[in-house]
Amino acid sequence: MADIRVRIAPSPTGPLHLGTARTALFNFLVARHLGGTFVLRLEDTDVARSSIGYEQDILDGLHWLGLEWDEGPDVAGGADRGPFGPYRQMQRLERYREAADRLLAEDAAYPCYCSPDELEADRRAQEAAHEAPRYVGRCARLTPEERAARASEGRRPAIRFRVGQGTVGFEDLIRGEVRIDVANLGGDFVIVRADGTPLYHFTVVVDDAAMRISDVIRGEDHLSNTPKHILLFRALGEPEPRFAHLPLILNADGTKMSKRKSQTAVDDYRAEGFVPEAFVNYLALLGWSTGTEEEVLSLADLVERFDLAQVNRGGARFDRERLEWLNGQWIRRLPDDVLVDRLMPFLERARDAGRIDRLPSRDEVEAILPVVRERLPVLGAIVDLAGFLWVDDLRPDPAAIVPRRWDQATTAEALGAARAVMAGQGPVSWEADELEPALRALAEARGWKAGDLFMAIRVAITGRPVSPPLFDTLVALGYERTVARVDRAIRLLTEEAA
RNA sequence: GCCGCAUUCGUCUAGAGGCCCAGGACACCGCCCUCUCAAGGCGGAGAUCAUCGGUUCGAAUCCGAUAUGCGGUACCA
Repeated sequence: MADIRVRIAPSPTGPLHLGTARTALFNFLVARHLGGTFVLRLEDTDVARSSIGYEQDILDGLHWLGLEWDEGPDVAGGADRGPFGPYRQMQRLERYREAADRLLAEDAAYPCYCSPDELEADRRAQEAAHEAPRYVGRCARLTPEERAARASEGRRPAIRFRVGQGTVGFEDLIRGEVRIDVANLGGDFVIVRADGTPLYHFTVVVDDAAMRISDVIRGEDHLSNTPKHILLFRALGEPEPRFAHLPLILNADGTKMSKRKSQTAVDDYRAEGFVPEAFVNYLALLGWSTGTEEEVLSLADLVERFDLAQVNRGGARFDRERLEWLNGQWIRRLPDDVLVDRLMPFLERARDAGRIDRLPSRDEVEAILPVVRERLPVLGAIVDLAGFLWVDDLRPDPAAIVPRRWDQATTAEALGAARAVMAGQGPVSWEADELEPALRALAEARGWKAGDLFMAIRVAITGRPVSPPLFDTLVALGYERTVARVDRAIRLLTEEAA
């Protein structure tokens, strides 16, 4: 099994899709686990739908996930790397042409002059007769004269591959033995359009052969087409690779994952603040498991344990809750400086959007990590959780400041008393373990429930009923700003009353 | 329609003939901790292993049929 070569071959016809990312991941894991080579090839022959923007999104996303490849283009529009290039199919057109000519010369393929209308009519007739749709072979046995006659009518031929008869079998690495009768392939299929551009089933085979791919690892949606590929490998005189068909990722309702029912773009998850460690971890566990009870695994851990033989065969539904849980696990595990790196872009965006007035320094962010990190299901949650620290003009809703069991007057009075205690502490003793006993003592002395007092202060200084632990919050805000906010809250409450 | 693939708690899964009247995780419910929210700890509920039939002393595990789901069936990828 030496010289393992695997590949991911996305089409730049949309943003990086979850399913593509998962297929890329499994290929990557196989390559790294076995010491093989991971190739990236862009299948951009659908010119109308392909774009450089999508190419960029796909390459960026794969880099973000850490799935580095050994051959292929590194950046959108950039040069590619590796001995089997080019790695964009539109730059390989001559090779397909050449391969098609060879098949034509050997009569393994033939020109087909059928018009779309004729094909459509055939299909209708078959449907009416309850037969399986298939190419009827009208052009399969044309004499050179007949071909010339059609060509002179101005008809431009597509090229069809002769599927012949018999049965094609292969040993799928995940599913085991699969056999399909060639009769069920739908007849001779088109490999080159009338306009000369090659079709997917043809280009994959030509390229997988040219790039010496040893193991084709892809989604189950390609399983039924694999016999076509095998026939093509044989006709081209190329060795057949091994095949492995991964179970599909499904929508929550069990149907094939779609943009309509699920969030499928990898970049959307990134924008919410999912970390790549968690994303990769989650994707790896969708359809595969180590066989142990380990769940939180790094890319390196995954590489070490991965084995295609343990991949499941049934499709797996995408479960966002579980992804979020893993994301929390990973956020809790990231080193401080790394977490700060990950958080800063979210804070910059919040500042640009006017949700906070000032961008905190890295040190400021690092300082609050101990109290915020286990409260972040996604990185983006930092703004709701701690944004009050970087807002200049906080205006809490007076009604929200009043605890459930209190009225406005009590709240204003309590805040005034708390303010006095805070002033008593002063900026020099502004420590959590000094503030807490002092404020608890106040509550007890006045017969207030500490929780009520704390909640009033919390909303007064953060504007929200949910925050990191109160005394850490006071310290993070600082003496001056805390007191100013408490004063303002008291003012808001008394004005309201007036 | 035809062909193919699949089927274990709501979800992701463990399980490769006796260790399983089925284990873990997420979600859910309780309790503990607690200034809110989390996190964490402890406990609970939750699967007649799709159904039926067979093989076997013994089946979630092997075989067959059925059902259901999904995929393929393009001059899309």
